[in-house]
Amino acid sequence: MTIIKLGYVAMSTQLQNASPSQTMTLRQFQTIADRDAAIAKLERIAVSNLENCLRLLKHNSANDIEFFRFSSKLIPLANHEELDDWKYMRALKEPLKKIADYLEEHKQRVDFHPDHFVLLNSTKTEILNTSIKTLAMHEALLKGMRVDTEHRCVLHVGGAYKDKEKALEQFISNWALVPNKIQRMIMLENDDTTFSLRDTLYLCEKLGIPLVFDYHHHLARNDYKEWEEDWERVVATWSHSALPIKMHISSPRSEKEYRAHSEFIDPKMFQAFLNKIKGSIPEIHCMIEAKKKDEALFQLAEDLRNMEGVEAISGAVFKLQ
DNA sequence: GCCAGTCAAGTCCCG
DNA sequence: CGGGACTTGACTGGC
Repeated sequence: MTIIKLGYVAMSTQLQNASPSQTMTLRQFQTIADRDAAIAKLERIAVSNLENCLRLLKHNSANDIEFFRFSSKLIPLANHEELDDWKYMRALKEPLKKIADYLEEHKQRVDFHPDHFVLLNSTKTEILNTSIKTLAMHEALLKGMRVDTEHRCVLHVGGAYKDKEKALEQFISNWALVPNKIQRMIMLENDDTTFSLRDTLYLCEKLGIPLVFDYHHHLARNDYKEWEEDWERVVATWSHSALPIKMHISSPRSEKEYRAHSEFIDPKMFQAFLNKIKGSIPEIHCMIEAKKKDEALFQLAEDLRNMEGVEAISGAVFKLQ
């Protein structure tokens, strides 16, 4: 028996005016003559984003959703060098505390997927440092929410830099430069072009990092299709984590645009995956990466209710026989 | 009100 | 070596 929990990403198609990613560009910031006023505006946006996160968490609880990825665009310009002196966390204490209080009463697994320019395998010190700085911002947010920071940020391995093997080794040597408290937040995900499931496993096993399996990314690759023989290795990377194994699910937009994400999840594709992993683990959390966000989750939940061998425990939690 | 273009960040590909 | 694509949601400016 395997418990399946469904989650979705960042925003809701159902909740109106609840964007957690409102923003301000550098140009906008610079056109405001009074710098303090401009910073105050940035803070208002960030506070509003966090308030919308709380609304989203309440929406989740109301719909039995216990798994959610926060937007990584909560604080506009947070790590821009132009705003180096901005102590953005000060203005966010209260809204973060409200999230913390809510999460204490309404358990949800929450995490982040920092944007693709967070690169831990870069050979450029500056890029590595910016990446660590961005991760430190994620850490501060998690702490403000009183969430245990372990295994809360999923990243890709990074760039190939014309030599994939070398780029993998670069990740390992850079890892030693990453502060311990940042290291413990990280999970790694296989990608669809450069680092395959096996490449990512190599790093995860070597460095003790949990691997988030992206089924769609794996299927989008041309080098090899088998993943079943590596599944036990994936599971093993989670053996030291307090959290159940997590994966990403999405479906191709079309045969032609195979790598692009479609609006909804193809239930047949998901069922094929479930059939393979059946009984191998007690629990799995599936992050739905679909254009239609929570609407796609509700649709998949409906499909699961009609699926043979699957039993609904609640609106977004299921039991696989 | 709608549509096109722009926006912090990096990498990769093409000419 | 330089420029555009990639990908994403939010937002602005032009109509």
